[in-house]
Amino acid sequence: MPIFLHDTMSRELRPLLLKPSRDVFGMYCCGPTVYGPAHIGNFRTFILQDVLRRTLEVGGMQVKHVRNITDVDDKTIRGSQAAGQTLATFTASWTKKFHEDCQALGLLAPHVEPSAVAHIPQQIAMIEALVKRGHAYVAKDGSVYFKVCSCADYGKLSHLDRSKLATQTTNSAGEANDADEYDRESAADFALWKSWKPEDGENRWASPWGDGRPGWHIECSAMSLQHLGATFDLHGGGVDLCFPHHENEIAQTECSTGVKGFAAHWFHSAHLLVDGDKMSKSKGNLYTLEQLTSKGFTPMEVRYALISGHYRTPLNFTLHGVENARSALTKLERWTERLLATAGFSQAEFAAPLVHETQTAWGRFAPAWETLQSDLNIPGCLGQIFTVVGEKDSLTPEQARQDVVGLAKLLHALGLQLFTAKATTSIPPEVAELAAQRWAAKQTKNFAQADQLRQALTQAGWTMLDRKDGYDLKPN
RNA sequence: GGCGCGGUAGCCAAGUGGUAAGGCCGGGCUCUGCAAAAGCCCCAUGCGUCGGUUCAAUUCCGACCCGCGCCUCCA
Repeated sequence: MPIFLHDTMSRELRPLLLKPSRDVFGMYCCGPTVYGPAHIGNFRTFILQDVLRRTLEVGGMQVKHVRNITDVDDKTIRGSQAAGQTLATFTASWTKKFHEDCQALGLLAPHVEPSAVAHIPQQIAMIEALVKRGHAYVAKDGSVYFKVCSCADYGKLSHLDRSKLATQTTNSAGEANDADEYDRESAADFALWKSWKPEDGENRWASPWGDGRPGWHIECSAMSLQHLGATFDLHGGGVDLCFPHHENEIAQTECSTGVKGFAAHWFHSAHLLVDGDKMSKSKGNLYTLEQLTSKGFTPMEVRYALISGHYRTPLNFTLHGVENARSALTKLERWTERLLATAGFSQAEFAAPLVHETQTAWGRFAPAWETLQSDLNIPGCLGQIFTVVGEKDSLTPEQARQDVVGLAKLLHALGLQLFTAKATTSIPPEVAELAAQRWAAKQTKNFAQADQLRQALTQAGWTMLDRKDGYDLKPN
């Protein structure tokens, strides 16, 4: 059974299938602009794309996942200047940080991760083609604009009827939409090439229209064309990119290549709210992964929290939600430990790719897999998983093995790793000493002293968890 | 105004034309010197409001109310 996914352009649930002539599923996702740490809202989108890719792969499809790095635009240029670094140095450091966060969150690296700066010639070539075909014009200052009125079906993705649109006086960044100021023929036209300005500093590239830099939208068109071709299977991004970014990508690529059908499927993920509000710097509610891990949460717990809502529904992120995720993951881990024991699998075997890639069994997790394939219903899938967890069972080892394989594949699709080390907080020596003393007191059945020491530990902010053969310490 | 998403238990969140998955929290029990952990059990006559269709609607249709997003460079 193929995966069915809602498509933004047709607004229908459509199956994701390989085209008859192809053996690889090509997906392009708009990546981060590397001018600072990505926030968890960015990561919700990237994680959802990651789950989609993993689900396709678990379903037996070969995927080519391309996700770009935007390393030249107003924000990166300003950021590098403020940091006193070259653009390349500045963006390289934030790209590195992004990769570290991605790895911590269990995101598979895309097969290709092209950078905008590394594709300047391809962008220029595409702009030249657009000018040649009458879809773009050169302004007096050497900037090049896309002529929106030359593209008859412009707006087909976002279903915006341009003729009925009152032109906004400002854009969502609060900047004026003034056609004259930018030397555009129409306010709807957008920049393909931006001529050099003094504030751009050293950041200039030669072009047939003079020095300058590429516009934002053209990079994705050029890079998807380069790495996936004029048409490919799926294009993803946050809902906010639907218009104008993706609309412009379609126009640029289809008008420059003359081939319709840029992306066969559009996958847009809803935004993340924080405590019920839109995230924004001014509200101070922008979480980064680092801020959450410093609060003691593991990246896996954050990942779980971020996939706990359906991708087309805005998700309200709260600290309580991550705590919820932690409890749920712990429950799943404890249950899985028992399942593995029954099946005779080790935790290492459970995590090994062999278990999920080479076996076809789903055991009792078949319904969970069905649910995941139905419009990437992750919360429904998680519910199905826990339904199995809650079932009364007395399994034979063979039945348990089927369940292990099914669960391993599901968790691989979701990108959830169990049995990863918890965030460890170093134990102060004095706390360790108190704990050792209490354990000794308990062994000699000096319970009064043991209780006293427990109290002292509590005051020091630690809880002592007794086992049969020892103890653990956890911060309160 | 246009387009889109959503309103389901204290919180989060699926789903279906036949009378509500799951997680968290909470409560009870078991176990353990204590405490925790863990396990077991319980927890919506109800799915924004009002109509309509139907033997039957939370699920379909209509209207309305409320929240949110986008409408030119924000994932």
